[in-house]
Amino acid sequence: MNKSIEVIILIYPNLCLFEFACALEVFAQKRPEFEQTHYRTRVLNLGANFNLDSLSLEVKVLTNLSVLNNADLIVIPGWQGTTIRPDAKLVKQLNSAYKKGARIASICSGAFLLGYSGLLNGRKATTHWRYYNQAKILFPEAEFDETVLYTDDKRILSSAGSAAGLDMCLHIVRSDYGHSVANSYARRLVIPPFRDGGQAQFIQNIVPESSGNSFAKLTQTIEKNLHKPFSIETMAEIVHMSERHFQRRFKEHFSTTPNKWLTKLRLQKVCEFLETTNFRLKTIADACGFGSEESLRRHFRIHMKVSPMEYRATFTGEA
DNA sequence: CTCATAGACCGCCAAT
DNA sequence: AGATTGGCGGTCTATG
Repeated sequence: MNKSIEVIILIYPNLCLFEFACALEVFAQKRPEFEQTHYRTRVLNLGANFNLDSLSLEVKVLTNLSVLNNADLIVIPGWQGTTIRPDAKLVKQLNSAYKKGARIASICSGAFLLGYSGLLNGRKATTHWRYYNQAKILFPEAEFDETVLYTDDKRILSSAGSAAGLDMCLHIVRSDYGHSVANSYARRLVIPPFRDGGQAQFIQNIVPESSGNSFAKLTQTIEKNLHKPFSIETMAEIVHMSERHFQRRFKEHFSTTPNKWLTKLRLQKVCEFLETTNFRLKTIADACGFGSEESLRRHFRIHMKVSPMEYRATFTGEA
């Protein structure tokens, strides 16, 4: 692909600057390390009332809806409010841009603009977990999934809470220009090139483990001894339950199976080691309780979509 | 990549 | 009655 991709980022009153900035960062940042320009990005202002000139952006700001006609990609960084309906002209323009082959990608509450435009009907979508229930009621024909960071269904994309928008934008770069270009973008941002998994796991990790929880002892024991193997039998003994009962209770509390949870925990530790040390992989595998280097590699690739060494490279500062 | 094997997972059902 | 528990065993998954 040699021609650069035409991107339009929408802005409006009550814009969330962070999400707007995420979109700018990925699609409007100058990238002298590449000979080719990947994205030609412009901003379409639908009434945002702050002075964009003061931001000294290097992107062109337009106000005429007709620019959507030539867009390859339209980014919606949040929407004005979940109950605010877009006006008919905008809806019409978005739909006609979509019909012409444009992709439309929303961040966070931006999914509501997609929804009000009828573009989510019959498609997978997601939004910030705070808006999830409201979105499901307003747009019953969409398949909302609150367990993913972003969705991509027939050229309509949506992403969860603010930072997941970055993951989605990188996903777009990856599908346009491949892994290595996307990794380079990620390196510049100093974020992992690929985050998998869902909002659920973030929510879960934020909630502090109550000490009254009978699993508290288990998780503490495991975290302290991550280098050791933990079979179902061992774990069930720690919490004084039969194996069957343990599996049921565990799934109830963690909404995942013991082994999946364990692997995720081990992988988190692996990431920490990769980010902060230059230990050989075998050493890390031993320290994190993977029986072999090969086993670590297999899990790592499934969850992170890159190899351990590629992941490490994003943290060693080369740009 | 493939393979054999061990272990995890989970529906089912009887016991509590 | 209704919910909870734990064992059985078929199937799926991870490992080296």
